[in-house]
Amino acid sequence: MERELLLLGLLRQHNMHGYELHEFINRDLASCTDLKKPTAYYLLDKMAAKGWITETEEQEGSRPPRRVYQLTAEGEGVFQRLLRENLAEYHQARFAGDIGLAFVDILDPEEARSLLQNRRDAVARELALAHRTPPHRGALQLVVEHQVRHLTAELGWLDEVLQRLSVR
Amino acid sequence: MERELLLLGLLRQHNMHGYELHEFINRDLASCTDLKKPTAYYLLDKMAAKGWITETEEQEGSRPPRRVYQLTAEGEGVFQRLLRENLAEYHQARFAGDIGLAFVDILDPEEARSLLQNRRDAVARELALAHRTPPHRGALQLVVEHQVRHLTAELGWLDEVLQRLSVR
DNA sequence: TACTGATTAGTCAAAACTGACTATTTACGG
DNA sequence: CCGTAAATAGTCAGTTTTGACTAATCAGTA
Repeated sequence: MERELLLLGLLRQHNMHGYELHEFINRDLASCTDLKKPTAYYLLDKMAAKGWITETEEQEGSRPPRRVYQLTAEGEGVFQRLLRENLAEYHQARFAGDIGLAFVDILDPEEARSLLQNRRDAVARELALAHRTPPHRGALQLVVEHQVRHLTAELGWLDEVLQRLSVR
Repeated sequence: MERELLLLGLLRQHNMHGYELHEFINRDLASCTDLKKPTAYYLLDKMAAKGWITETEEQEGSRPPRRVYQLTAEGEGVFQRLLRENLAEYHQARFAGDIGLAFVDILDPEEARSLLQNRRDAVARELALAHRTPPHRGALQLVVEHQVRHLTAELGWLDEVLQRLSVR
């Protein structure tokens, strides 16, 4: 339900159309979730069917009409509930990179070191990028800071693993 | 392709049937990935169709026959390639909990604190559990240690956020 | 003004994933 | 040795997600 929470939360700020929602999420919230365009429309349709939001065709200038979504009172209630649930729960993170790690011992340490060095550099680049992100308004800043925390931990972890691979 | 990598890596150690794979993954590797039973069979069938593994009906005692999967030479090649790709890349983690955080400022700080305290406690429990996990053989131990690192960072982060919510 | 490439807006068929179910076998107390 | 619960092994129908497409408009430029 995180994606629903996100869409409802954005529509709460002001009415938007599907493409706009998708753009915002992939520009400013790429670190929390990825939401492909067809998925966004799929979820919006489903939420409209449940009565959480309404769809309205809207014409603007000579542009082709587009569907603008608006939160209903019921949607607001659902948002409030989902927000509290999300904040109170711990959502276990899955690390796709761990699957490689689980088999790293079948490679010779030299090659493993070289491959993981590559991963380390990618993390460092990501961290530099996150540091350079201009401060966001309101609580979005928290999300950026969380990302920085996580990337820092990741970097420290990879450095330790690399250390161990060199020693042996 | 992480799930494929995982299944190939396990089949590399010894031939297994689908249920066995699923059991192992959900017992020992729940922190890396979750793989529902139907998904496991789906992926196994797909990999068999591609020639990465073979399926063999096998009878054991009076038990109903079951499909045992075995890595092919081609599958071994794919495994080697996927392993190197996985180790060299950084796989961005998505944190579902960040979506709640992004809207935390619409609640009053008192309630936000109380909800996040709940999340904090869940993380602490998870961390205690990870610490109590008996050491695994080989590189699986790395995965457990990574999990501990991540949970520790998460706990520190939540404590800081809680701190900030109390001060204001 | 005609052409090109980028941006906006959305669709569709196919792929991936899962909850809920079936069916057999084993373990075990009474 | 019977009944019941747990473990084993897998299937199926439905939901969710996505890559690849369409099609209109806009911005710049030659």
